[in-house]
Amino acid sequence: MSLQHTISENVKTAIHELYNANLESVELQATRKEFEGDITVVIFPMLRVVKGNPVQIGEAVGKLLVDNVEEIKSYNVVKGFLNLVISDSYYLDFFANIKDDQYFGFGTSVENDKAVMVEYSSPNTNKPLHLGHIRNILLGYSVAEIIKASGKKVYKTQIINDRGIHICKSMLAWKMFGKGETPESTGLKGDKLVGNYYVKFDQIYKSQIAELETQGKSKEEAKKEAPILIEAQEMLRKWETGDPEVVKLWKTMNEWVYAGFDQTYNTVGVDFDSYYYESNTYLLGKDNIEEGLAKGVFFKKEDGSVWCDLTDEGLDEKLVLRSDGTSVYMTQDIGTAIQRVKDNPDVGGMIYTVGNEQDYHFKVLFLILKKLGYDWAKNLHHLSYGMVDLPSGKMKSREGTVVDADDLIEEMIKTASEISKELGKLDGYTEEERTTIYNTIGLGALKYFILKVDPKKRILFNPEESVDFQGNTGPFIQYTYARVQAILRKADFEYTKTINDITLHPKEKELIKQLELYPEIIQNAANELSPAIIANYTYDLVKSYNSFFQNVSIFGADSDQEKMFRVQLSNSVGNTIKSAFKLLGINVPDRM
RNA sequence: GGGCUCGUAGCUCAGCUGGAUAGAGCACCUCCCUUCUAAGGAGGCGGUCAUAGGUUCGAAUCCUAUCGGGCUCACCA
Repeated sequence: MSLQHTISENVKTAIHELYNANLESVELQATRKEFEGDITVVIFPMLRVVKGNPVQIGEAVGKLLVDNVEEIKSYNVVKGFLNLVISDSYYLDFFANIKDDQYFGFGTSVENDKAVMVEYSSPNTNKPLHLGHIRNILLGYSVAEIIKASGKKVYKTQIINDRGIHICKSMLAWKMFGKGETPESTGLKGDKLVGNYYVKFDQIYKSQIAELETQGKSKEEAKKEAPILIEAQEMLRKWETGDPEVVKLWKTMNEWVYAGFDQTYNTVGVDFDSYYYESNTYLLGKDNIEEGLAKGVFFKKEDGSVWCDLTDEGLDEKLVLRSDGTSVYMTQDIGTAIQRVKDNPDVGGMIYTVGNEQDYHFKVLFLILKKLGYDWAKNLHHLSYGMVDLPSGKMKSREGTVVDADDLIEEMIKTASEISKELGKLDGYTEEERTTIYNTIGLGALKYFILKVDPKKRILFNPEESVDFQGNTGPFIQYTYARVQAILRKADFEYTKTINDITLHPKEKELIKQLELYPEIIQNAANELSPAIIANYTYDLVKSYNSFFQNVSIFGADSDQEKMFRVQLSNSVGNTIKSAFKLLGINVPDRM
């Protein structure tokens, strides 16, 4: 039983004994630094059931708690706040029990808990990944790791948008101007090569529009009549009828793109358990619409189109099948969700990592799936995140203001190496070792920069500031970890002995309290689907650690006891940093 | 226009289901490298928590309205 729970129960009992009143719950909080104590019981809410002076109530309850709860050493009352002082031995016991990797096994680990499927990335196969995908990928991967740590089985998956007119555009441009170029022949990553032809298409398209306009067509007409667009549409038709030549080209070019994506995923350090291709899923869902019609969840209009009436839920009617019987986006998504649970019957919920421009879509999707009666439908979450803006404004692919994912990563790693060289660290390491460390630092900086922000907020991404390595940044935390490792390397004695009977310094108590809180932090982050919680917690922990180490000496600077104590503390903090960063998908270096 | 969402220090962000004097980093100013690695530490400056009401012992937090930014309301995906 946790200490908090023990205290709550004892407060309830005390109130019952003293005033013959029953409390529903007890409000506890960490005591503010400026007051004496560790845990604070807030008396004010009790005034609803107990009439009296809060200070007197606090005094009376405090007295009983000290008598009945072993861990509570003393108390004081300030206004309506009952501050409890927890005995040092409680913290020392906790501290002594921390073992290596203690937190990796953590989790509520409810045996019969169903698995969770996390979808992220969702790329298009006509252009390379960009900064927006980076946020998506980092969030999705991290949330998957956090949920895993909180005790559930997780499947990571992605849906790949590999069909449609935009894919045909790059295919057509390649066919017209590609002269048989391949990733091998050009040395380009496959996704880059294909992306270049997508840009090429747009250039030609624009020039054709301009030309048509000089011939007196309106802008609207020109956009529709441009020969290259008509040809792309024709190509899409051929693809849909399974024209062998088009399908072959489509397959070839998609393979190039996948190879390119894999390389990027690999660099970032994320992976997937399964892949869904829209070319396979776009026809899914029609059967489910039939079922829904039979159940009365959907209704048919005179023109034959099928709708779902959501007006009772405060939303509009939503089209789920066109009048010509073909699918819409919603149809596919309904079908794909159902298919996924068929493929993995142990899945009891899903998380979709998709930008907030689709908030409404997912609200509707989840509602429809619920109406269709699937029991897993109540565990669907849209991990919605805000856009990534640049100081110059929005990213627009057509205006060339997109930040390419690979370029960005390369830039971060380059900056990491420059700063490292400037600081003169890593002299005496091999080129290979250095490269690894620069990678770790550069990626750590990028990942932390993005993950520390609440997912639902927009991020202003300033490339210059993102490479800051001071303060609340990935490298700062990695640096602390590296220093911890240095301490452990130099520790020339066993530190298995536990230390008792000392008076803890407030800063150190603070540290142990933070360590104690860690499992709760993971649970919180899992509930909120927010890596930012983990990131900010880790930063706070590191700050406390640094402050303690540079300012506090408990036993006297040179004593063995002091050394032992510091080694022990460093080890715990180091392990916590490592496991927290694992949840963020960030590596930690042993030295940097 | 309807719906959703965000607005906290000059800048970038924390602030848990309402709680004590609103916190960090960057930037600017002062100090501290013989204890692990100064990518660090100690301190200073900096706020009408967008605005106005309301709920109550108590509001950055909850409710309402207003202002401002974003997204969304397709037989597109």
